[in-house]
Amino acid sequence: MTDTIFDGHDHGRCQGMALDAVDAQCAARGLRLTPVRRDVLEILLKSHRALGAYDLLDELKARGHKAQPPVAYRALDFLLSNGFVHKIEQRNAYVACCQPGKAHAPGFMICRGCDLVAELPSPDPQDSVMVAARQIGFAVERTVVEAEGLCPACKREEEEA
Amino acid sequence: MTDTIFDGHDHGRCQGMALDAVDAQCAARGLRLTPVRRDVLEILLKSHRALGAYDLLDELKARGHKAQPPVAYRALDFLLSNGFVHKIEQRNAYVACCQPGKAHAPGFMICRGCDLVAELPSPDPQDSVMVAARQIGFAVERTVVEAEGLCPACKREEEEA
DNA sequence: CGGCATATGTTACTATATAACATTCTTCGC
DNA sequence: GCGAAGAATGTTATATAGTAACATATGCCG
Repeated sequence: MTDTIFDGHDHGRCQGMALDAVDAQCAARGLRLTPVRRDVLEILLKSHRALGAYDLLDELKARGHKAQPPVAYRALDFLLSNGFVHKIEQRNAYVACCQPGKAHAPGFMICRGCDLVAELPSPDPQDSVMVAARQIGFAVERTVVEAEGLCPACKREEEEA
Repeated sequence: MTDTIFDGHDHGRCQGMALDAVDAQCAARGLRLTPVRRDVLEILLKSHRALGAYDLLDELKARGHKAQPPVAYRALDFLLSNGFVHKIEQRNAYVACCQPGKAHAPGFMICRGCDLVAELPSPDPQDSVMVAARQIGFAVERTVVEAEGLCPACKREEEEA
């Protein structure tokens, strides 16, 4: 698993696969991937970055939607609650999920240089928070795990400068 | 280390100790713990909860400060950047640090029942995000680790209802 | 077709956070 | 002590993020 967005990684391919996966999920579960929702998802998939709701809104306008804030937020609600998109809490921003459908409580690496976001396959029950929670009987329902820093490429750039 | 805020835990004592620790730190490092800053810290220490900036603002008013938003945010900036307070990203809210001064990238358990927040002693370099970061050469500069759920007491309550 | 559920359009508003500039307070060299 | 420089606070205005509430349209099913 060195296939993150930061190294050799076929953007177009991953994008198409994710969209197909979401289509399949929606068909299977009787969900409606309407035009607004699909557009929001596509925008996020294309950028592979964390975008704010108002960035999405601008893109939606560019694509010809009538776009008041609730439009974006409703699409995000749908995508979030079905696991097709995740929120990056430290930025109040949103990214497309890389493994749509597979239920997971994801972790992220966020590059402050290029803003690319890599999603980690899964959080680990051996992680220190989880261990601590078990020890004291705290029932974890949701986790937020986000690491901000520099990806290899941006680190090189910064060192040269 | 079962001494979290969720079990037997001497509120008043921990509060006093934290304040003393901050005083000591400020003296040692030539920082000014001015009245506004001290009040914000006290408010947070007393509640042991994550409070929003505007909650703090209200409390400040109650204590006789002139209080426009920048007042609260500036005090928070000071306390955050010196490690006396942490931000709970998933709530846009702030908690007092339990071990002020000791540099640490903390993790949290946040009870959705009583809103109490427990700070975890330290994040672990063996945690899955950290391992993944090392593997791909991602330089982590800041981590956000937050687990939301139910503390033992609130879990019991919910089961009874 | 009619009626229900779901989705979208629209207005207005709440909550969170910051920019910019004026004023006051501290500290420190003289 | 006095005055200048830097730090902290006061104040106004505004940016950014998110939601409530209600009207309208669309898809689905009997």
